[in-house]
Order: sequence, then C-alpha cells, then structure tokens
Amino acid sequence: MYNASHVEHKWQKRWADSGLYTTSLHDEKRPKYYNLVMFPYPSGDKLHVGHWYNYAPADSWGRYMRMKGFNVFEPIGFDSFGLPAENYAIKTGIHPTVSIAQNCAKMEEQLSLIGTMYDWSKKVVTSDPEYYQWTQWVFLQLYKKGLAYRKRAPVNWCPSCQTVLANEQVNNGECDRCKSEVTKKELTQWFFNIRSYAERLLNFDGLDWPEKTKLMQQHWIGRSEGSTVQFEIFGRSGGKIEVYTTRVDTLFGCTYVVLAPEHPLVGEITEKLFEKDVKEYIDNAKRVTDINRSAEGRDKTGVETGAYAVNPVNGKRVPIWIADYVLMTYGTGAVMAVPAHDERDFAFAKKYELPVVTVVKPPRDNPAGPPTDGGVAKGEAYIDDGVLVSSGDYTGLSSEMARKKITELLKLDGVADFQVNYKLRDWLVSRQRYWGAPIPLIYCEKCGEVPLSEEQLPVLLPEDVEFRPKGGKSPLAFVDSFMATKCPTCGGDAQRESDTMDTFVDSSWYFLRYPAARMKEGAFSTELANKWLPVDMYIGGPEHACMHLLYARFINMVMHDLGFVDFEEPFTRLVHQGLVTKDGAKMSKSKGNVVSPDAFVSQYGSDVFRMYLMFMGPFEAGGDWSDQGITGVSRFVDRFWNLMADRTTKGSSDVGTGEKTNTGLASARLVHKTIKKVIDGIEAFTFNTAIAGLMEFVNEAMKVGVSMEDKKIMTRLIAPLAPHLAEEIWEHLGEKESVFASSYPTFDPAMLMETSVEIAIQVNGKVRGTVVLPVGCSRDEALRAARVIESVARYLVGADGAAVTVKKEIYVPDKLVGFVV
RNA sequence: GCCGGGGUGGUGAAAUGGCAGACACGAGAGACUUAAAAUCUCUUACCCGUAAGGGUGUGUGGGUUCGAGUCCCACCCUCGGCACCA
Repeated sequence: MYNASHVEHKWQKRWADSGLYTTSLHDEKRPKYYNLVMFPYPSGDKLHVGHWYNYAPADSWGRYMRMKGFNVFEPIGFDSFGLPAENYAIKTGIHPTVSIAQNCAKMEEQLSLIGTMYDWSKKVVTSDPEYYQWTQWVFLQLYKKGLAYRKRAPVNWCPSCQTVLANEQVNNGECDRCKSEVTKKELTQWFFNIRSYAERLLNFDGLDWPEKTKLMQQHWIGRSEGSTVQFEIFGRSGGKIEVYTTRVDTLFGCTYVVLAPEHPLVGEITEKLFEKDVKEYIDNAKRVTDINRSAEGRDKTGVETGAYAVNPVNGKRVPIWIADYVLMTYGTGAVMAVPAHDERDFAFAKKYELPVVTVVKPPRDNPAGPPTDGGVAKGEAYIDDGVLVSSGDYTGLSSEMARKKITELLKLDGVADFQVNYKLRDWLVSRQRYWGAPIPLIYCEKCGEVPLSEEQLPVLLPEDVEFRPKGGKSPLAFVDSFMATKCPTCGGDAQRESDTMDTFVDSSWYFLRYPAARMKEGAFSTELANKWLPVDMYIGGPEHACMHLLYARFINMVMHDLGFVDFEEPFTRLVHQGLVTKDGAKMSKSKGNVVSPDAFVSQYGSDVFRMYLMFMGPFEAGGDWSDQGITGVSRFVDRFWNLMADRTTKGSSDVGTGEKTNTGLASARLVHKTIKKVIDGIEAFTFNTAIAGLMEFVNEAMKVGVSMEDKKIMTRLIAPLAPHLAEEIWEHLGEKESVFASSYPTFDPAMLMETSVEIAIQVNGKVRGTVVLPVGCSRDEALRAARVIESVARYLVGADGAAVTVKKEIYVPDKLVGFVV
C-alpha cells in the first residue's frame, strides 16, 4: 500500500537537505533553462486550487526539462507590495510588514507541500528594502533617460481606495479592486513614457507567445496611421484647429468639426450667444465623466459653439461643435466629422440635423457593396473604403490613393501631415498609498525637482504611519520625519515625494534579479542576466496580457537601451494556464466557492492532486473543478505503485499486447508508444493525454507483467508528473541517486512500427467491415482481401446476385480501403 | 458593437481529412467478503430489435470530398478581452 503522506514528507525533506534544487548558475556543461512562473501575491488566504493549477504543471515542465538534460533554474518570490496588505492594516491595525512576513512564511510552507523544485535561495520579496531599493533605482534610470516625468492630468480616481488607478485597473468604470465607481480627479502624477516604446512593443519577432496574447497587446497599443489636418477658425486670423483622421479621403464630406469638452480652444472660440449652453454642457460633461461616460450608453450629446472652421481642401465653412464622444486623450482632441462615412458622426448628425454629404462610393468592381449613395439612403454610414465622388480633383481616386494625395498636397501648404497615433497611454506610476516603494525624489525650494543618487537609496518606508489615505495624498505626506529632508544638491531644506510606485513597477523587473537575488551592489548582475535570460518559459494567467507583460517588456527594453542587458525581450516563450472554475463560476471569496486543496492533499497526497489537476484537461483550457474525478487518479497511483514497487515481478520480461511474441517486440512497442505519448503530451502542455498514456500502459502491464528495465523507464517517465512517487519507486528499484539525476526516456521510432494493422473497409463512405493486413501491403492485395470480407462482399452484389459496378476503389495504405458503387 | 477562444455521451475529455467517444468519473451487473469498505471482472452514445443486425449521431443550416468533429460559407449559443481611439 502506497503511503503518500509518509513518502512525500520523506522526499520533501530529502530534497531540501540535499540542496538538489539549488541551481548551479555557473554550470557550463548543461544548457541553461530559465523556467519561471508569475510570482504570487502573499495573501492571508491559503493557497487555492488556482495556485496549484498554475504552479504544479509548471513545475512538472521544469522537471521534464531537467531530465532532458537542461540546467533548470526555477525560482520563486513574492509580489508583496500592494493594496490588500494596506487595507488589512487599516482594518486591523496590523502593520503590513508583519502581516506580509506571516503570509510569506505560510505560503512558503504551503508551496513546499506541492513538491516543487524551487530554488529558495534565490527568493525575492518586493517589499523588502533590499529589493525595493532597486525598484527605486529602476525609477531613477528611467528618470535619467527622460522616460519618467510629472504632469498634471485628470486621472482615474477611486473614492473608496482614495487612490489613482491606471486605465488597466478600471473595469466598466469600476475600480479593479474594490468595485467602487471610478471618478476623475486632477492631480500631478508621475508617468513613465511607455508610448515612446509603442512601435517596438508591437514587434513580437522571435517570441513564442500565444497569438491571442500578441493580438491583445497589439490592440491595446492600438496603432493607427492617419493624417493631421488644420482647419482655420473663420474670422480669426491665425486661429487654427488641428484634427486627426485616418480617413482624410473623406475630407470633402466633412460637414462639421467637433472638439472635446476639455479642448483648450473651447473657451476662446465660443460665441457670446452660445456661451451659456456651452458652459452648461461642459459642466455636465464633467459630471457625466464622473459617473462614467459608458454608463450613458452610446447616445451622443453635444452643443454648438457658434464658431465656424474652414475646410482647407475646399474652403467651405463648417460649424464647430463640442461633444464628449471626442476624447481629449487621443489624437488632437478634435475631429473632422464626416457623417456619411463614420458611424458616430452619422448618429450625431442625425440627432442634431447636420448635413450628410457622401464622398465615397463602393468601387464598381464590388457588386456586393451597397448600391447607390454608399448607404446613406439606407440610413447608415458607408464606412468602407471605395472610390471618391464629389471630391474635386480627387474624384475617381481610390480611398487609399486619395489619403496619400490629399495629405501630400495639403502638406505643401503646411496644413496637413502624415501622423501615426497609438491608443496606448503613458504609464501612470504614482500611487497615493503607503505600501509601495517610495519614489526616490525630493523637491527643493531652490533646486526644484531633484532625483536622489544611488548611494542615497533605499528611501525607506517609515514604520509609524496612519495608513488611511486622506484627500488624495499619500499617508507618507503626513509623516514629517519622512517628508523633511535636505537637498542633495544645495543642502537646503527640501521635501520628499510622498507618492509610492505602482506595484507593476516592482513586478516589471523581478525576473532580472532572480539569478543574483542576494546581490547588494546592484539591482541585478549584468553577467548573470545575460547568461540566464531571457526567460525560456514564462507561465502565468492571461489576465496579465496587457499590463504586467507589457510593462515588463518595456522596462526590459529600457534596461537594454541603457546597456545593462543585451537582450530586448524578457520572455521567449509564454504559456497561460486556464482558469479553474467551480460550478462554472470563477472562484472567489465573495461567492464562497473557493476550493481549498488542503483536504485533498492530505487525503490523497500532492502527487495525486497535482496529476488530477493535469488530468482535468489541457493546461491552457482550464476547467471546472469537481470533487469526484480525483479517485480515478488516486487508483492509478496505487496501481502504479503496486505494479512497479512489487519485487515479485512476473517471470516474463515482456509486457505483451495480448499477442505476445517470442521476440518480445510487442512489449517493446507498447513501451515505446507510451514514451511517445507521454512526451507528446508534456511538450504540448496537454498533460491529460500524457497521463492517459501511462494509465493505458499500467492497465495492460497489470495483465502481463513488466520487466525491471521497463519499470525503470516508466518510473522516469512519470517522474515529472508525480515526483515523490517516482523517487520512492526509484529507490525501491535499487537506485541510489535521485530519479531527477537520471535522464528522460526516449523512444525509437522504428520500434513504433506494427507488423500488421487493422484496416477499415468503406462502401460509399460507410464502414462495412475491417480486415487485418500486413503493414505496407500493396493496393491490389488490400483490395482483394477487402472484397472477400463477408460484411463487405454483400454490398458489392446487387439484389439479383450479380456484381454491382464499382466506380472507384480507394486505398490509403495502412488505413482503409474504400469502394464507391 | 469589434477582436479572440470554445460548443463532442449522464460528467471531465480524446481523435496528422480515414473505424467518433482513447483515458477517467459516474451508473449498472457480477466476483471476493458473515457483512461493508477496498480491490478485481464485465456492460455503459442514442434509437429499433429477444438476437443477428440495422439506423441516427460531434451547436444549426448549407457546401467541398469516395470520406468532414476536423476544411469552406452563413447563423445560433457560450466564455474571455476591448469598447465612442476619429
């Protein structure tokens, strides 16, 4: 009887004592392999099924690569700054330093129960000063390169968390963390200029990432090619409105111009008569913005300014409107409205009875396109490209050509130019919170904004703080002993920056530090980073596609540009684990459907639990948790144990397939087939089929016995999936070293060859019988053999007993024979 | 609305265009047992049939093909992501 709990304790202790998984980072003999999982947040809750679902298969992958001969580095750490610990402190008075230390210790213990081969000597904890000092250093590097800057900007503000949120942290107008409604607030904030890296971030060359993730990042970055066009303001010499458009080909169809409510020209151009309405609209827009524009649905609103703009292409006067469907944060904050060819402009024009002028028609060679005037007649905008009409000299040009020509010509007069825009906004890194890395800057009355020097790091978080944020200021702002400092330049009185950094800054460089986790002289070792990075395999949730994964790439590129590392991309291969749900719903405390692994682990053991999670389905698909199926894996482990560890092996050294041969070939074929199936499964992250392959082998071997040699093969085969079990059997089989010091079995393709094969026989596409034929049997032989099979033959004769005409004979070697009659 | 996954037995699932449902769970029957648990054996897509056998089946409707879960077109449902980006 296999005693999982005893065996697992034994091996966990032995692994830890022997330092088996402390990777020698200077080993030159084996190729390196950096196997990384996204590090966890050390929450007070226990490790849940989702953690296991992520970490256990990731560890199996690492163990597999290790046995394949790689020197595998598999580190782990804790992403320990952030709101939950601070909110917990506000509620309970327990200091984050204390609660985080407790949580880390607890999670470390739980993580070791999984039986992972983490190299704990390289642990990083982002809230330790020895780490965040270097997060501050990273900030300074960006500052020096001109990539960190301050600006006053309307920001997403969570009234409940009293903090600023990144766009990425706002969902449906709600705060990502507390679900409160997000409002706007004007604050001076620190930003990282990630936009200047937009173009490079769009390039995924050489990255083995899921297509889906690349697409999501591309959409997030949102590159668009267009033109800026300047409209003169009628009656105001020198007054100009610059608009951005991707459809300059529709310029002749522009019937009005729209400014965002926040546009700086609004006050200047509004005519007296319209001032009251405009003011009202803008006030309203601010409030509407506060409540969240999307909550208003898609209904467009706007107000007239009374001013007019002049279309540079034809000198036509068009009214200037203000509407909140134009965003100040994208393009120039002003658009030329072409209702005939833009859905939003069309809806707006209909509502306010503005003219609709068609200037693009479907190309003649596209009969599928709308018929007459592009669709305006049908009550909708024609938004596709086509051929220009009513467009002066440009009439008859294709949209594509017209965009080029119109911009080029207007460019000569200096009123237009080509322009590429991105949806991506700069990364807002200021947080008005306590539990984060302080931004390493001071404000001096004489010298202004002064960055600290490296020697002045870390800027330590003060211990004694009132955590509750007040009025949009960080709790640090109220700690005089922290705030008051001397200017490093002039020595005069100065104030520290009171904001801390977004925790995404912490996690955007941690993978660089792991190889030199204890390093005191720098954030990371250039030498070790160049040796060990990029990360060969990065495993984590798809929810990080547009945040963490984008930020990490950005920071890594900056480090590259500064000459600290010689690779641009940090993660070569990326795999996302699927979501484990319970009754179809995401597990969450509020729903009360969180499944705790602990009871299952103590009942069945961690190997069984790990394999059950892997057996549920493909790793990337996730699945719905059910308590039931685990018994199947548990039975399998018992049978595997009984079969392998039982020394009274049946005398035969062969594992038969029911047609046992004297040569033993049949058994070898099953062994090799199993090896192939397991390897294929692991490589594809479909561990379920790998485990199924092992089950098939055991089911067969139970009947006929298994040789010592094959026992050793199977034990090595299962080792990455059930590490404790494999070690124990390995020892039982008389091996002295760890099974993970052995190599992974390989298969011989020649051994997979069958001598005979069962072939399906189809008549008119329907299977009517089968026949066993030698492999590589000729067409004639196969057809002859197929014809005489009774269940087939009767379909080849008519009612009168005469042979029917066979119109076609098909032979797919070693697969099937087909007759068409 | 747009972009991307995904729809296969009672359940989780498997299947280079070639015998759909491997491997498991559950269920049913049996063996062992004083009994139960555990274990082992057999059955288990659906319909008709005592059976032999036949028919129908991979979200729906079309198409390509000797042959489609797999490829193409249209649609429905579902899960994720984005959402006035000019």
